Amino acid sequence: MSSQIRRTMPLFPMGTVMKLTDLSARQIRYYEQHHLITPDRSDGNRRLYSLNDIDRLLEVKDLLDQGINMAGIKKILLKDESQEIELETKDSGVKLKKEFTDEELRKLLRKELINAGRFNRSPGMDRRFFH
Amino acid sequence: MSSQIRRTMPLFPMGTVMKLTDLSARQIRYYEQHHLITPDRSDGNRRLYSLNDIDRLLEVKDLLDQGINMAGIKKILLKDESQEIELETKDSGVKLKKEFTDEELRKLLRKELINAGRFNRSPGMDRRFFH
DNA sequence: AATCAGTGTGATAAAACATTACATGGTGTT
DNA sequence: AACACCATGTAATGTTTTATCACACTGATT
Repeated sequence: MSSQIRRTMPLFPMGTVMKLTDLSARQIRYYEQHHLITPDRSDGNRRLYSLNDIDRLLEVKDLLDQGINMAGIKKILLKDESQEIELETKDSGVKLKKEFTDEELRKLLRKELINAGRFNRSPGMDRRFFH
Repeated sequence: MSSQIRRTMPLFPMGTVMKLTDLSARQIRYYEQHHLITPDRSDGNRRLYSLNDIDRLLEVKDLLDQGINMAGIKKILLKDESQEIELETKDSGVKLKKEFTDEELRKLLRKELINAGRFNRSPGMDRRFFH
């Protein structure tokens, strides 16, 4: 049985993952930057994705297609890993972590609600109901 | 379920297959030259192996470890695909196909028998029983 | 208008791979 | 013993793929 392939084994290169997920390299790296996936690396620093990574990317894609933004997706997919938000730091990269404040939470949820049905909706009834 | 990964999908690059099978690139390409596997190619001519390819390579490796040579392995693994042998052609490469002749078959089978138990055998009883 | 989020694109460097040719250690053959 | 062959190693060279970084763009938010 294929030498016991585990769902966490680093197996696939970028190109394969792009085709399997129909995402661009840019997108995939961007989602990694936001810790939605943490692919392994080869000795030569090339990303190697696991089956789990691919599943996760497909989840991300699905949520994006539903109009949910990064913040929401993170909230949904990283709900175990001690909820936190990232802040851009001057030394480049997304790193700082902090608990959600009440205001942030409210803001985020409002955004999610607004965006949730943003697609496939009739052009008449718009977001003027929210603000 | 990982976007319906089929056992025939071209997914893995050489490096991954090397690690999964513990074979060298040279070996893997050599077995391909002998039609034991026929990996797909990327747009840029890079080999892409499927789960089936990996299984096949592991079978090959197993048979080799048992002391069976290429000819025997081909006979075993390609038994459906209309048995044939290859002859080196001057224009390089293994290509010509031809039905086994009786002599060839006898010779091959003799070799297989001799080699089959070549390893893990007591150094006393040797191939002097065959010739 | 200015900002921000998500993604595209281009430049550059390095890693991984393909191909080819030659070398080598066993095994079998003459 | 000398030779031939099989399966594999290795080196040279060229191409493909990926990494990183920087900047641009579009649509939505403020």
